[in-house]
Amino acid sequence: MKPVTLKELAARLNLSVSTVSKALKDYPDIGTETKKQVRELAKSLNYKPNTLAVNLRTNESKTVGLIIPEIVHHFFSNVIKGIVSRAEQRGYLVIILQSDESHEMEKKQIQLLLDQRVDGIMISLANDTDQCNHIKEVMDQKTPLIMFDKVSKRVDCSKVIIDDRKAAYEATAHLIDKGCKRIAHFRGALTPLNSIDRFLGYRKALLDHGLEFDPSLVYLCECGDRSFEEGKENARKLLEDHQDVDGVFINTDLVAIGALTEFKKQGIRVPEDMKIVGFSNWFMSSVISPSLTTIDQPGFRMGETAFDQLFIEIETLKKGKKPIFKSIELETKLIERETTG
Amino acid sequence: MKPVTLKELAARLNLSVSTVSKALKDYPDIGTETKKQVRELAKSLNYKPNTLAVNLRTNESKTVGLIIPEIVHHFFSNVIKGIVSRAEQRGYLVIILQSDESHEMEKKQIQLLLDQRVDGIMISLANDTDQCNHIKEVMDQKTPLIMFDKVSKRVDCSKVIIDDRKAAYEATAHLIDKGCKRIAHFRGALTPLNSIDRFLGYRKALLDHGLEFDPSLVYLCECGDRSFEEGKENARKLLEDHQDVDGVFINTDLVAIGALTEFKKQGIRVPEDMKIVGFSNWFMSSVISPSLTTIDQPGFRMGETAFDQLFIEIETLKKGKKPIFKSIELETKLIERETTG
DNA sequence: AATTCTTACGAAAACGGTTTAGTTTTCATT
DNA sequence: AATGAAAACTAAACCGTTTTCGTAAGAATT
Repeated sequence: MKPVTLKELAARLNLSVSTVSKALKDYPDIGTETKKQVRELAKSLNYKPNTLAVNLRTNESKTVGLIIPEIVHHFFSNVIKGIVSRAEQRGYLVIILQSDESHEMEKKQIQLLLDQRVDGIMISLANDTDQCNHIKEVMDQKTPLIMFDKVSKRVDCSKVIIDDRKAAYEATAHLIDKGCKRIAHFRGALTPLNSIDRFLGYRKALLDHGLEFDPSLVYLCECGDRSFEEGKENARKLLEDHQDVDGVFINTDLVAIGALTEFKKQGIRVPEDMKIVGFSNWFMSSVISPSLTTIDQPGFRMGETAFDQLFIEIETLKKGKKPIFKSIELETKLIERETTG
Repeated sequence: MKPVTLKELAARLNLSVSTVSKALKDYPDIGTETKKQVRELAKSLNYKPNTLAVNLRTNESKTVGLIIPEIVHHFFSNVIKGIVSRAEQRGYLVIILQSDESHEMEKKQIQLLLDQRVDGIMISLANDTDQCNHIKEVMDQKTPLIMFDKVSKRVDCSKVIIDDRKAAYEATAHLIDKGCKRIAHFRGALTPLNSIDRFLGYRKALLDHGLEFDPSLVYLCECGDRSFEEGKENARKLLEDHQDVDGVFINTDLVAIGALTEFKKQGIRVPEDMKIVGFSNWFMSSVISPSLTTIDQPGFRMGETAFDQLFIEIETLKKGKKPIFKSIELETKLIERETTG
């Protein structure tokens, strides 16, 4: 019941292993008749080359690694889907790991993937990652690496991102457009580039439109497991601290939905008394009531793009050339819904 | 810049490759002093065994495959998370593929995984899979395989499931408890075992409680991408066809949320005029208003359990024994919320 | 007839480990 | 001094391919 090997095919046909191998790979120096025989026997015995052996010989695994902070997340699962679909088209398989937003895990997982000799790695950084030595090690090993969504300026590699600052600017400007005079911001954690950029976009929009920037209107949230709760808490605090706020731009949809829930509970009318814009366009945001205005973050396309770029770099490297690192910026889109209606 | 090999270590220490290999694996027939030297050099040169070579020699890849119908799905992403976390603990990596609910894709992907020589496979079947020859091929190759959630009776292998019938019974009984006299059901597609079982549970609950089973109260939905729309459409039809319905048990939360949206739009008060129970406990269901009563389907634990069982079977097979197939049933739980409040 | 060219195939090294079956050395035992 | 056993190490097969470098036989060229 052992799987069929080249050796076995060779024995049956009274040929050498090398001839059989070449016949199957259509080398020009094998006779037409021989090729035919080999191929027929291979098919009839259901011969499949042993990938493990091929991998060793060719020194590639046709496998890429993917590290994300959290699998159960609408945005990231879209990214996964994009990556997996593109990879499959190109004959690559995807190994998934979850860093759980922990820098330590991330380090270990990078090692796991390198040990596994993956042909490339795609990563979205954990919130608490700011040192990137573990990433540099990957680059040293000449394993192509792409960062997406949560990236680091400290590493010189290809990146697939959105323009968080611009998107946040647009979101805030939209609130201003809709007549908001005093706009709060629930920002994300302090270290990730994304939340910093979103904050900066928010501030710039205020200033550009002649509104005062008031730091006390900026509330912090971790945007982790407790996002929904954080939204409610921040909304509660906001209502206590400031009675004059009429709009809020929120770092993440889920927090926004928490806030929305709290506003409704306290009898604040949305959008009449309070307008809300979220970020990410979770599926859910279109379904709740009132539906949430938000920034569409193209997860699926980001996954596709990340893999495409990785593939290019893998191929370039195989040819012995040096890949050119690109920063690819994907378009976001403001989705107008009822919370700013 | 080549990675360090055993050969290189051996050369530097004037030892043979085999000695170095054994020293690193702590064989008893290597001297203590030698071991020490080898280990020190290995560490200082940052030696890492070439997994590709190890895989070939040991004929295992320390990799398992996972095929699911749809990655972007709260339940399945929880399953993924459970599997990935357990696998990582055991030193296994997980390759993910998405069948897109297509039987053809599923077949191809099984082949991909077998070609890759994964040590085991976990699969949740596509809706349109009823023939399972492709699965039997896996079993023939002695590759352990676990089915979860969407399984087939036709295949003799370990399965991790919930008791859909019982859960549906409980959901329906809950509606009856809350005073519903005429209960509709939005069922899932016709072929999958799950939706059949849920339908049967629904019907049995009616009959056991002395209510009439009326086939015209059963509406079909595919529960695919259009789930939310389907929920709205079915709700609309239901309201046209039957004015006396006061409760509905719905195959999936997302459809339920669609229905809920439509009911609200048409001025039907939930739960006063219409009570709803969903299925799966999507995160979202706790967050909408009114929040959705539903059946909690333990995705994360299902993932963990599936991997644990797979691991057992891999180990058993390695020892040359025949694994014992188990059907593991996980507990579901009725989550009472406002739609039946 | 001697030389070169094709054509069709095979031997063997290589990939980087693991493991079996020795071999040598040392040293205690009879 | 011969024997045996333990300790420490090595040679070599092996996993299943891929690929380089030959080589033999026949055809074509000079």
